[in-house]
Amino acid sequence: MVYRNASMQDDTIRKGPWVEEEDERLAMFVTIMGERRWDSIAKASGLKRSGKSCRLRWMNYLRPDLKHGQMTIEEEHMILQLHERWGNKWSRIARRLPGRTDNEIKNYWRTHLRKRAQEQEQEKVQREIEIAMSSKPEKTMLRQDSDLSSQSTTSYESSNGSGGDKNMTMSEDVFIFSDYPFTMSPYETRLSDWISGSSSNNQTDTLKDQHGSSVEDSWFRYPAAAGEADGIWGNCSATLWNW
DNA sequence: AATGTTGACAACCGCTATGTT
DNA sequence: AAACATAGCGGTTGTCAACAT
Repeated sequence: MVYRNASMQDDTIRKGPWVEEEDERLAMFVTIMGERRWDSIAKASGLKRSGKSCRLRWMNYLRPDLKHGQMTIEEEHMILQLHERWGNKWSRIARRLPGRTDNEIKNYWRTHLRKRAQEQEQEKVQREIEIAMSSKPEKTMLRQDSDLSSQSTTSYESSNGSGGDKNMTMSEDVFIFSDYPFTMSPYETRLSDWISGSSSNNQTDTLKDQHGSSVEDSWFRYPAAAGEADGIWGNCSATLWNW
């Protein structure tokens, strides 16, 4: 990518880092025109930026309700937990962390937490292997029955880049997912998407997007952030198989 | 001191979903 | 219903500074 020099004076759309003057100008016009019609804001302000770029700058940096400091331990913990559940659903995670943006969380995850998560996962796998080696082989199978077979037998490509397939084992009539904290989430994501798609009442999704976590919670209730233990699968075992 | 590597962050891109005309 | 505009999302890349060799 070739960033144009910030001081360049021409009529082409500028890219690259914003300068203070641009920020002030953008903030002023957003105050006047509101947080919408970004193309109009870009034009009206005279900034040689795309509407998209203006929106991003405002959302990720200029919004007055943003926190700019370091992540706290609590926030870090929250990100780990939510990523464990939802995978790379950064905007969804960001909604639970007031003042933080999806971009910020995404970057923070990649630079601070991903490595740690991978190490934890590796340790866990190692432990499970050791346990498996020292005990009798467990009855392990994938659910193949009727309407769920296509989902349950579908391996997925990890969206968080870890590339691993979810290991699923089933005991009696309930799935037990190996508790790999950081490869679980993409499957959760797809499964919840699939469930949403299967729902005869698609309004649920619409409402979820428009109103944030409240409706989402009523549909796919997760326990409160701290100390939750069973999460999604507790509900799944109770409700999904009675679909 | 020069060069290479890594981490952190900002910004861009492509794509999809949603809203409007 | 279709076309277009706008907003939003997630992945990727560029820049810069700090650190290592």
